[in-house]
Amino acid sequence: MSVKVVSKVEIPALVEKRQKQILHAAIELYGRQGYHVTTIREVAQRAKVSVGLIYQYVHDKEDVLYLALNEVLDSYQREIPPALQGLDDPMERFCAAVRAYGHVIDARIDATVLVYRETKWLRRARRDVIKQKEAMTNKLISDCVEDCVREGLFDAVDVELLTYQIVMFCHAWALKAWHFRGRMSIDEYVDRGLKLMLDPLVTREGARHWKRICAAPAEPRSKPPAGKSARRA
Amino acid sequence: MSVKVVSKVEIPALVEKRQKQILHAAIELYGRQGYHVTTIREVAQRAKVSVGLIYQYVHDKEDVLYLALNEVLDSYQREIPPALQGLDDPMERFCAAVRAYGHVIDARIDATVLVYRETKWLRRARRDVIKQKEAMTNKLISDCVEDCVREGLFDAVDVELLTYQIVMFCHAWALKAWHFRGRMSIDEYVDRGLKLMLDPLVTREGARHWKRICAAPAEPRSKPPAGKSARRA
Amino acid sequence: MSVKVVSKVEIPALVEKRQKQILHAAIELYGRQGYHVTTIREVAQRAKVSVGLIYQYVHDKEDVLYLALNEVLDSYQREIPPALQGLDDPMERFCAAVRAYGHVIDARIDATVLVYRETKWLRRARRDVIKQKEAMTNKLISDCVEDCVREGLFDAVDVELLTYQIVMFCHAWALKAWHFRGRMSIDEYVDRGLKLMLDPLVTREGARHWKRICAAPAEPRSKPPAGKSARRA
Amino acid sequence: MSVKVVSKVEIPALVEKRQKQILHAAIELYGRQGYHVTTIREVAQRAKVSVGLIYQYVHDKEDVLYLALNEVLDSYQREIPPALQGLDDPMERFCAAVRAYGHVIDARIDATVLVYRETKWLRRARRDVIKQKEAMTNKLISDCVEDCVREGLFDAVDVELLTYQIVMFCHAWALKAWHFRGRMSIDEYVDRGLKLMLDPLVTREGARHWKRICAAPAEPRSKPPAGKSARRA
DNA sequence: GATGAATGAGCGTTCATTCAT
DNA sequence: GATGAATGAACGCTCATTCAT
Repeated sequence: MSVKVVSKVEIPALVEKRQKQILHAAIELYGRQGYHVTTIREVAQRAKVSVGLIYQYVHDKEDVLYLALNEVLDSYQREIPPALQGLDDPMERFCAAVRAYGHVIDARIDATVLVYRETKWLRRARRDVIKQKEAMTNKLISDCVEDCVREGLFDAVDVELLTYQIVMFCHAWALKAWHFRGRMSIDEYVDRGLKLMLDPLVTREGARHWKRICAAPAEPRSKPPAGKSARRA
Repeated sequence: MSVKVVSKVEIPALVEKRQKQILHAAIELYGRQGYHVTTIREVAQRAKVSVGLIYQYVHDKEDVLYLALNEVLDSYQREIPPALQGLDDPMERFCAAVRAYGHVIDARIDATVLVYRETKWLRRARRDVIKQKEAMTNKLISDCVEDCVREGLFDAVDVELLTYQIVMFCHAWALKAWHFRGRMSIDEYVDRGLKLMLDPLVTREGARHWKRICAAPAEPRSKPPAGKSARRA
Repeated sequence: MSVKVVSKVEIPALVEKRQKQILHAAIELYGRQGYHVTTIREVAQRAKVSVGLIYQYVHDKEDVLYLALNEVLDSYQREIPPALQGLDDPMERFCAAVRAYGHVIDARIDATVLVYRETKWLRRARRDVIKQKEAMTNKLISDCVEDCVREGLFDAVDVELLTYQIVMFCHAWALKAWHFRGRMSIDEYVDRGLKLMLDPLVTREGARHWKRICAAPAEPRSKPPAGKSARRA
Repeated sequence: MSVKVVSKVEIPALVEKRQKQILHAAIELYGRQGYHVTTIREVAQRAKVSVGLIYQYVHDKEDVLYLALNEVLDSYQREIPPALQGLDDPMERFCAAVRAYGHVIDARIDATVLVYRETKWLRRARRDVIKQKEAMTNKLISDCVEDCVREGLFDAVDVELLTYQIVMFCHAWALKAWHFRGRMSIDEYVDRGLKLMLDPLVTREGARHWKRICAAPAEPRSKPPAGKSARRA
């Protein structure tokens, strides 16, 4: 596949080791200064290898970016599931997943922003791989949501959108770090976020307004709000 | 201030006209291909001026980026308020603001992503200006939220976080366009999002689990954050 | 056509001037050190321009080679015909052509070898242009040969091969310069060559012309062409 | 001497074997793609050895070129003399020599051009060796010419120049292959060339020999002699 | 004020050569 | 003796910026 990074070296263990060396240097540098601004020479220096060596494990600079972004996405996949181990209660699993996601991101804020900022420079097929990996991470969350719905802990909400809400909430910790950092800890952030999303925030009076606004239009293309309003009332 | 873009030309009207010409070309190009990849020559070509001319209205390439990002942020500020005009009901205003924000973003998806992607390359002081303008847009939303709270339509929620939640929701339409585009219209997106955020999604049973996990947290929607330390401990 | 060298500059006079500047430096350098060994920086230096300038008049290094080789071939085409002006006698024209060719080559030995050595690096279509230009130069010779045949000065020889024989004879002055240089002058070389090639194949009528042109040289050891032409006829 | 290629390996038989392996790969590759364009890695690959191994039998890349060019020149020396064995008539020997030369060149067109193209990159002393080897090949021809003159078969022609004429004639088969290839066979080329060059300068006595040889020409090793005698007749 | 030709620092990449295994 | 991973100097080329016109 044109998606794969091809190395001129044939010893797999060495390839893995070297690519890791390179990609960690790259994540650090790309995260801090940006992909385009960072030269291959800098990556080599930070990885403590020669320029030439990099080109034995990578075909071009885009390969390095691809390796770096992949690693970031993989790290999510690697670190979230363990946080759910041993937990049975769907709600508990859900909260743990969100918290774990938040923590992974908090541990690698620059890397998370990096994915947002630089994925664009990958060629189509690789961008798709990255997106698919992101989708896999999202799945970790949406599975939890679905479990909660199945067990009757959540209403039959808009799972798709809720998942994206939660994902964006986690990403926001990185994307808006300049705002949140210093204002609170990642744990407080997650707590407040979960509360906000899970606790109903509209008052009885508010619900009335809301209904009026959405009154008839409710239907356009939207869901069957039928049962819900009943429960709410 | 070092924040301002200084032009060598002294006729203000001309400066404004030329800078607009330049920045529109830049937004288009930077949005589509990225800032670093786009050359000044390309910007000049698209703006139908000479390279030299650009440097009479701008000191360097970063200036062009600054001009471009500024314009994007300004456009939010310009286009959202009119959508609220004539509306009195706080809830209605809130919904209208969110919808307007969604529409502005939908109309300039690339430009919105551009801000996320390229703000980093501005020097500190200018990055701060951009962030402040973003804060001003956020204020448009948070004001509505606060009005709702004040009028008792919303619980005394976590305004700060709710605002960010809503802002991220709108931005997600651009940031995750590859996912949402084609799946629904911006209007449906806003409708579903508002419903998700304003409608309580947790069932009674769910609330019990939630309470157990969060320890004391008490009632359905109120928030005495007291319990937090307990939970963490 | 993909054969043409495209310049970013649009003033034709300037393009011509600059390309000339570049190509003369290139001919000199490529001729002396070879195409692959010569860097663009060296060409720039010798042409007394900056590296960047070269790339405004040329798309890549191959363009420079193409320009250089073209110029060499063109110079043949430019300098041989004038040597024939005013001459009517076919034999005289023939000799003048060979001599002129020899002189052009003598004046640009390195350049001539350059064509042999480096044409290969041009892409197909351009190599064909070069070959066609060489064919045009050959035509200058073969036309003379044909005139001589038509006027009965030469036997009805193998024109194609004779032309190539003569062309190679001229080229050999450059290709084997290390042998001939110092051993004789280009004029002596041409004289001896013409004698070697013509003396015999010339008809009785041709011999008379030949004698007139070469003054005395006459019959040293030469030819009992008597029987031959008979034989050939 | 700095002319010799020094190997780090001390077993002469091995050195010879390996160098042969290397130089054959090199001739093929250099002939097809050129010396500067071909990497040592490519040579190693084609010779089915490692890069490192090459550097145990060769000091640097120029050594490889030297080895390659030497082999080409040596092959002439190796293959022409046998073609003269058993032939006594000077004219016959002469023709056989030319034909043999033509055939060697035809068998290795690329290699012949290679010598012209790449000899220049050798350092002085080695270039001289190559030239000397070329002179030895020329001697094979000039000896034949001189024999013909001595025996009164040729006029007392310009031996030096005639030799070069003949050599260039043979080389032209390779240098102008793009012209001749497809137009005729090497045998026809040689026949026509000999006719062009000898026919005239041959003495009456020589003509008799010449006729005898080309008569039924059955001999050498040559191609469809059928049409030839016809043409010649 | 407007133009675009000219500059040259700096980048991605290659490849001859070395040397530990 | 044989291997091929590692090195880093050096090249082709780009592009932000300047400045004479």
